[in-house]
Amino acid sequence: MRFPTVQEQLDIIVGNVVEIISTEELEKKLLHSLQTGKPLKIKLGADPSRPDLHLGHSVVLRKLREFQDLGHEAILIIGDFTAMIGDPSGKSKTRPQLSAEEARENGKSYFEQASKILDARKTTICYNSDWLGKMTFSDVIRLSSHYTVARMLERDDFERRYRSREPISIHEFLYPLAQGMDSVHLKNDVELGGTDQKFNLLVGRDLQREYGIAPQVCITMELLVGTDGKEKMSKSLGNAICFNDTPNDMYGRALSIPDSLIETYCRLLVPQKSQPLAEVLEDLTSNPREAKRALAREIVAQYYSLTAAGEAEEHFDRVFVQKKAPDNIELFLFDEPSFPVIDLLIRLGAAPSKSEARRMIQQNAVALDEEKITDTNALVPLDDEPKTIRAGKRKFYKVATKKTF
RNA sequence: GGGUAGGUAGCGAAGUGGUUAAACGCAACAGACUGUAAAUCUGUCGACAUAUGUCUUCGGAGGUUCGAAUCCUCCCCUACCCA
Repeated sequence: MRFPTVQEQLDIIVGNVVEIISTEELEKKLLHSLQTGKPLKIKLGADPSRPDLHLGHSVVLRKLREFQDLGHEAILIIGDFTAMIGDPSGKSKTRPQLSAEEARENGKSYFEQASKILDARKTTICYNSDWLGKMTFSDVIRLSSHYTVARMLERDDFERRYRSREPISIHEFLYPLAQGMDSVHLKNDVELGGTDQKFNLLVGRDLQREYGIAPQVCITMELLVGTDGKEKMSKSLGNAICFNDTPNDMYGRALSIPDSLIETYCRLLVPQKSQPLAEVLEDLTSNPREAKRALAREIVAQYYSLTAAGEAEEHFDRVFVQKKAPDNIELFLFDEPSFPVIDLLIRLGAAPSKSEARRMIQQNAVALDEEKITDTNALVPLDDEPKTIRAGKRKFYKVATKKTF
């Protein structure tokens, strides 16, 4: 296998990278692999307790893909062991305790989603329970003796929580160590992560050194800001665009980002810009609308297809710009010949309680075939011909009776 | 083991015997506006009935009282300080 030259590789690797610790070591490693023909091992950790990948993950996954394309070995580590331990303090609901089966299942799903970006055939997958699960208590004590509490408290979220008197349980200190042990076990050359992972990556580097292994190069990638334009993208904050979102959702969410984020998104998410997108970006300031629409199409096209992107745009224009009903609405069939609106809304799942349903009606959010329902006691007659129920601006249902023969 | 401060609606946080279903902020939902599912503005936001109605909530279990999130007892949980 012929590698590109060290410089050629570096030029690609530095894209969207925030920090490389250290560049000199990376150069040496690249040179060595070039001379020996041995690819570098590139590690990326995956948290199976959050199996819904979003565009934030794509930034670092894409970097891993670049390494693959340069001929290096991509290793995806599923952190099933740590996910199984969970977080007994109950403070972090984002890290629920998983059973072994769930962890495996999520790991599989993670890999499937990641394959939208990675070259799946060339990706090695490992489950860290394979080695962490075999460690004895004395192994763990030996491991923890390599690190001090003061060093742990250097991590800013630990420090913040300690200062604001939030609980930190001991096992949380073990997480970075466990992650570091992955690096010791794999003897990887490089580990990738977001800037928020810097501390953990460095622990891996330290531990490798402690255990007499060549320390890994740590590469941190820019974090993607979520659609709210404020916090980092995260499923739990509701500002994420997920790999598994429908094309319609993906398109709509992409359009909802603030205009100031358009350039960043293009840079981090669309490395190979299509001709139309590049052109529109030229006059971004004069026409942010077109730029954002092009960006949204491009994103949908990456995870689905150009056709799907076009359809998503049509759907969006129809429903949100022209405020018409979409053309493919789910049809619900009932035995009953009529329903009080309130009950119907609940049956359809449009409202969680009767009070909520009543409120929606009072707020003019409910319409039957484009005609607003204002009476909370109204009866909706059903027949064979489907009628369209709209609840709010986003929820549409078609209702009809089951045909009896 | 000793001490201090706490546990209130999805989250954060007021409220210390009686118009308190419980201020306020965030989230959520709806409406208006917009190129947008953004931003902004307005409204709603325990449940069930709707005309001024009823029921269930303030860590848990008991108790005092005409009446308790608010007082008492016991228990559970959390943070911090001292050992």
